[in-house]
Amino acid sequence: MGVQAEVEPRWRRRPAERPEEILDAALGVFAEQGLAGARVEDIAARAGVSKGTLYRYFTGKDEIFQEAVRALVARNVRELTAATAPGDPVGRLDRCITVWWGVLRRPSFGALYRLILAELHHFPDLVRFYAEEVSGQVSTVAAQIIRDGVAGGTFRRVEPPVAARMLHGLLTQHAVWAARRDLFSHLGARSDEDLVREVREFVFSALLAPGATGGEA
Amino acid sequence: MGVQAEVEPRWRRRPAERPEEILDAALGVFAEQGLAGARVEDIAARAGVSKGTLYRYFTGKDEIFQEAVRALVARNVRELTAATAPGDPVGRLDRCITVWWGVLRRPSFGALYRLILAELHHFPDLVRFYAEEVSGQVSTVAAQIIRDGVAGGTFRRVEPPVAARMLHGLLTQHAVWAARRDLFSHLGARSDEDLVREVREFVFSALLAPGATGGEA
Amino acid sequence: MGVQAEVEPRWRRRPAERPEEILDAALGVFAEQGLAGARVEDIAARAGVSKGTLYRYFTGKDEIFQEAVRALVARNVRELTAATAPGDPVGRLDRCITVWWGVLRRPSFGALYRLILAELHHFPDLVRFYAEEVSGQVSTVAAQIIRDGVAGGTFRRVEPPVAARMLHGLLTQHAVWAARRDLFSHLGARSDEDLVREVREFVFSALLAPGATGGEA
Amino acid sequence: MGVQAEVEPRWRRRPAERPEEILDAALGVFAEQGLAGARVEDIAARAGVSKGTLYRYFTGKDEIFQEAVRALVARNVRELTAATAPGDPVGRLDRCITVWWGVLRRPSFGALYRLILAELHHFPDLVRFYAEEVSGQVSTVAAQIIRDGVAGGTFRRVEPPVAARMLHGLLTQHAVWAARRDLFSHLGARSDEDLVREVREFVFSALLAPGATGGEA
DNA sequence: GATGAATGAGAATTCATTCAT
DNA sequence: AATGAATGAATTCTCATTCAT
Repeated sequence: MGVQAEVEPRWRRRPAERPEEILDAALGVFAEQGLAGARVEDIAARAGVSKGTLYRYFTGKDEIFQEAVRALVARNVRELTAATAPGDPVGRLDRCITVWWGVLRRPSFGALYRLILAELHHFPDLVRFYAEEVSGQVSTVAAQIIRDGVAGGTFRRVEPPVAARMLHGLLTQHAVWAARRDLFSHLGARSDEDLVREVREFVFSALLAPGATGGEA
Repeated sequence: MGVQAEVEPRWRRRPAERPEEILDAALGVFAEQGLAGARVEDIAARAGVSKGTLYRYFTGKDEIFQEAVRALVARNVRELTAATAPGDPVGRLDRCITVWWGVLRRPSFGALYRLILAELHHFPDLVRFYAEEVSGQVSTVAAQIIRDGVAGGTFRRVEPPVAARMLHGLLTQHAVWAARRDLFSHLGARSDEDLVREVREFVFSALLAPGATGGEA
Repeated sequence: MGVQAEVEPRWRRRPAERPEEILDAALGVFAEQGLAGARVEDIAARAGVSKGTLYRYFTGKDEIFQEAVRALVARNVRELTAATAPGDPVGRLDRCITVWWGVLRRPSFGALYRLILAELHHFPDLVRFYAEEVSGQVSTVAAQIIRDGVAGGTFRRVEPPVAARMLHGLLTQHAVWAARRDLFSHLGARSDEDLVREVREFVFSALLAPGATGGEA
Repeated sequence: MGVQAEVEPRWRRRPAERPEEILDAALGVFAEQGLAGARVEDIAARAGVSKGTLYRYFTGKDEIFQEAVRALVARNVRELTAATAPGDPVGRLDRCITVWWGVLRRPSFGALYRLILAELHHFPDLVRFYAEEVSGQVSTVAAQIIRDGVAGGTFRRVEPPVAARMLHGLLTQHAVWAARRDLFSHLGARSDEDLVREVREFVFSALLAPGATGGEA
């Protein structure tokens, strides 16, 4: 009796997928606008849901922020520790540098770093989480490699945690700069590869025992 | 070397009689609350004036923010370049490290750095200003010293701007960490002096030509 | 005495299978939170059903409210009129007082009274219903007893509806006070029994013809 | 140079008058809509100010509610106690009844009573305040008059606080009914004067010692 | 010029109701 | 029929900015 149009439902129930979608959307908005500048409505729109739906899954904007940051940290950290391949210290450290640089240079990680820094005061738990998961992991892994290198005579008699921290700091800061190459002119026209190589050479200059080689000649 | 163009000043000081107290107060509030979190009323209160007065001197909150950041940059940058005392490269670089660390570790500078990073998207002019005035200056000064050291045979044949950037990055990142020592446990219990010394030794390890000494025996 | 018109029932019971549990649950929530403060979700939860189910049986929150109130009125009113046992006027009035007090002091009735009063403006039909079913019934029954007492010479020549209204008012107001004994300190430490006795004595003081006895002497 | 129109300012500064005006407006809206139903925007509109202004003087809707109720209680209570003129007990009690009835029958008082009752759970302090200021005062004043009457032999040997409570309850409940005469048909077509007289006669019937007169011969 | 009262646009959050499952 | 995920209108509260005094 009359045309039976096949109507597309206005929305679907997808309780399992929603939270992750919301956090993804939130991350994008937070990255662009910061915590305060991000409007709940924008997050909802980007996630393709209504404002109300956000509040079904999270207690509010702050919680969305924290969860988004945690999720992102978790996602990135996994690879940070996965890079501990076997081999000689130089090769292992090389691998670390490459992998970490790849992580640090993701747009999402740049955003994460800025968000964490900006909200340092307001979410101490979150910052602590970041500090332990990211900085802690990186430093620990690198320190172990350097320790092996020192023991094997490849590296000079440096303090492994200290040297690891230097590497960590150099990579992090270079990633920050590289993310806004247009602004930080002291990077010149260097490509990412150039930057990584420069960091690598500098670190090995400081680390390598006289007579040992940095791997490339 | 080349024509020295008469450059348009990159920023212009606003009326001299504009109360500097407002900018000081603003900086304090911005540092604690971020741009969005800072209430104009709080800035006024801390400056000891009324809200209305702020609008006599500035067009609005954003301008206050920009001016406050500019003023702070200017204030800090002055010393950055003042540190170019004469002497041997090692001594001059030592002096740079000490002076810069002192600047970077000021609470106001830590705040500045965070604010700049957090508002990266919204005030490109401001960030450019910061990048050139701060990062640019530091790198230029250090590069010159290193250039002299390389020429004199004290340092290895590194590229001066690159080595300068490494030093710059190490100091900056360590200052960020040191500002929240409680969170970044990979600093251990080190004092500021310890941290500076570690950075210094690492840098000189990478820079010093074989046979040259780092100054401390 | 006069034609007994076949009256249209003032309210109609809705489908019998409509879960009475919903109305019970609703009443509890309304009593605690008021109409506006009661969340449909809470009513559903207390009734042990889902929100959606509520809308199968009722058109919305307002209807639930009205039906819940009506159900409660009906439940309480039944006993109000049942108290018309035979006997002398004093005994019958005594019985009325006892029964009514029992009803008025039920937590559910206290809640009902407050809800009705609070929503006076928004549900005139409901208030009218209450007024006729409760106030009307009480007054009618008491007036008849008093009329008999006056006719028999037990009571002074008062106007029965007026005296009935006085009794009604005294009981109602005392029940309101008694429900929040902690707040209304002019009740002192009196028990419910004390209060009823005081009301009873006061009423009989006003009603009893000189020479008649109040029953307890 | 050109017509100088005398422009009426869009708003005026009246910090001294605002709070009271806001509370007055609030009372009206609360009376009509209840606490939950009253929109802050409506209160502002009725007070002739913007929403924001409300928040300059009060912390929020709840505070406005409490202050409005307190102000109203205070305003009404003043007259309650003022009625203690000298004279014989009958005359003094008469005066009490007249004055109180006048207060109770003000639209504002009816609203107050309903609001207090409706919010019994949510603002215990407020209810306590009302209970002490209103119920307490009324009972105390009346009890004193009755005590004098008992001592002088005009009244029977009743307990003054108890009798005072009866009078209080009768007046209060009649005022509630009278406020919605259309709903409570057991009031019949009686005027306010009729109702007061009926209460008065009932009370004096219960109070007057045999042989004493109720004042009206 | 300074003040701070007043404004009003804007944002977070709630929750009655709808509707896909 | 029952469920509860999803909606979105409604509401409170905030605060940058304006402007009467």
